[in-house]
Amino acid sequence: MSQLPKAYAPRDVEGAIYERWLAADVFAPDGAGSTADPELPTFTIIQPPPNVTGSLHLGHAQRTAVEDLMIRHARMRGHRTLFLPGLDHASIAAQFVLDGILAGEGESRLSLGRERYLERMREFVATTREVMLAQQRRVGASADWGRLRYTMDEGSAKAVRTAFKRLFDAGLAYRTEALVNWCPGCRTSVSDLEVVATPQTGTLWSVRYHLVDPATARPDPSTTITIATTRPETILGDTAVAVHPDDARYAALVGRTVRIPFVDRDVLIIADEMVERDFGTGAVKITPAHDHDDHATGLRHGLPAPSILADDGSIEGTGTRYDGLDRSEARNAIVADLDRTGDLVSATAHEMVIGRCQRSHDVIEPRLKTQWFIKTGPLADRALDATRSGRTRILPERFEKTWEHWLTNIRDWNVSRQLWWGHRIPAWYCPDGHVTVSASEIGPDACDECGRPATDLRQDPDIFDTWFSSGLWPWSTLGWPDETADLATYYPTAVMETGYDIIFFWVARMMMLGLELTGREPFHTVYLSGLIRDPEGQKMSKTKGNVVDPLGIIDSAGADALRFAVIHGATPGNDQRFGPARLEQSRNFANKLWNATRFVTGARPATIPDGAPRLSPDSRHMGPAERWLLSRAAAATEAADTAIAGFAFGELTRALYEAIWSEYCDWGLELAKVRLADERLDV
RNA sequence: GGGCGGCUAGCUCAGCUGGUUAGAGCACUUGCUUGACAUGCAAGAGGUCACUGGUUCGAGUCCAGUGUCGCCCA
Repeated sequence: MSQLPKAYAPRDVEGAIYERWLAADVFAPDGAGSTADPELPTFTIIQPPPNVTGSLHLGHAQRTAVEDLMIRHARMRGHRTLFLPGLDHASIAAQFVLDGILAGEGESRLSLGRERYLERMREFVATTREVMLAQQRRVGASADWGRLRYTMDEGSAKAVRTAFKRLFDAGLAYRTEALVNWCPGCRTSVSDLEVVATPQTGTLWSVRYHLVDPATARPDPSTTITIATTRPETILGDTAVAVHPDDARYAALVGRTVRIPFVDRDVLIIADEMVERDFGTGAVKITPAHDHDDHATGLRHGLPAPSILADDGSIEGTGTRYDGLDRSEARNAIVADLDRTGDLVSATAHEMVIGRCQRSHDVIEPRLKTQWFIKTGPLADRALDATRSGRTRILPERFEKTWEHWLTNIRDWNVSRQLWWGHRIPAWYCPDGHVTVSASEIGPDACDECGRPATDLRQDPDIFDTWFSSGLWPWSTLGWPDETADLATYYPTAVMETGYDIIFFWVARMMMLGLELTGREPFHTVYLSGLIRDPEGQKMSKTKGNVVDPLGIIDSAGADALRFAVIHGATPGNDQRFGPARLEQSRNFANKLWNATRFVTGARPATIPDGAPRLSPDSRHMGPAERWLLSRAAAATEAADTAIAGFAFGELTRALYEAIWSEYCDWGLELAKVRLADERLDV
């Protein structure tokens, strides 16, 4: 009988097979072992770079499996096939992780300072990087490791500087003071996408403001207006009280002056249609520096916008005793003080939605900051045209609706981050306020406007949103802005496979920036995978402790079982639950293949040496059973090709499972046993 | 408030452009220590395809609405 072990032990064979592939140099499209036909179109997938913040999870393994499936299929069909792997420096996410580690050591980002912090970060990602690359190889990714890229390597840095410079020159990158989303925990602004609207029960307070007597210019406690607010601490930044112009209750008060408590600022009662008459008392306080609606109102009425919050979320610059208190402490103190003076009218429970930081879950504070923005309108129009024209298609198709909706309602993209780990914004400011943007590695020689020497210029201390560098990924990885052979050969790419949860963060940005910077759609097809959930349907997360390590599965069941399991039963764009039952089926299938091989090698006549090339079956020796088997094999091959062409990978695995198990093994091999027993002819 | 998705066998899910007795894995029942595999083999039971109405010769599949769970956007 065969010398093969009775049960498939993937651990005994997988490593050696992968090493053999590497030695044969068959992954790179131009590798020594490549058998690609240069006449056929190239097939490129740039891997979505996982964050170098720890280790790969099951979702990564699933993505890699799907990408590698497409890659291997194209490669087998003779296409020059590039699977370019990479890693993402993950700016804010990496800082969040490192800050946690530092906190455990009694250190912090601030205690280390910028240089030592960055040094520490480089050490951290140097270790996680190796772990993650080793994981990818264990999963069996047939990636071109010689072309490995990183969003913080010099090539990416050059691409970032060049992209920003071109956007600036085209008027698509601009610097302005605007209300940004400030996270006091992360001490940076974040984009609109990183603010998570969170419903919660808050409090609606009604507060009496005293009108100022025109005769005496003093507040008159007998004439008041009661405003409603969910944020009493921002009273310190009020510069108006607003009512609806058609609200008869307050018509007589419009134009009068009220005194803001604590700061003793006299402000006008204004009429503005933004006020909802049904909300609270129908009168609201206006804090232009810390609320989006109020900011717009302030602009309409020419109101000042004093800031009252520091970077850490404490009260600052109000000249009151609240300065230095955290925003929540200040709120409590102010409510207590209003209660004491008798100006707190009521406090009622109130269902509201507040914005929280996607990363730290801190309550986001709108603050006025001068920062860099990308003008998205013109870019979004081109991105929409790409999908509407069909030059790029999104699968599953239903996501084109969310794509349309987001891009047609897009707001400008705040790309400034007050973080340290990332690409520094290549903008320099001269003492006269001129702005110079340079794509040069060493910065500008002089101010673009007044010619002051570089020594007089100060570089912007901020870095880019991490999605700015990853937004250049499909072409920066191929050498852009240089006109490299790789860029000419492999761009635009064939498929962008990623999770539907980052369609806006990433896919839309790549599309917008790609069209602007390269003039072409960066990919022909966007394939959106679903998320992997635990057996109860819960999202996997470290805090829940339900994260599955792909390496554990590979150790026990093998990479093939893992890959089959995450592809089998999955539908594009739909989440899937992953549990032991699904894995067991796949492990058994791998074992089935192993044993079918065992049977065939054991039953094969000794006259055929191991490793001899397979010969085409001789039709003279074929009976109806063999002919049937061959016809089924042909049908299965066709079904597999059709499924892959249609991105129906779940259908693919079903077809293979059925063909191999139910037809080849259950019928084909059983019939062969009968014939072998008859000893009438060889297999 | 707007949009999207799920609701199909006890459980987890497939069912593409509507077409013969609705499928798989797990679980279950019955029988198998058959020399590839008990990570197995054979046989079997199990579904008014959420609900209501409509289009059609024909609907799990299309249309309208309802319920319910979930996600996204505001």
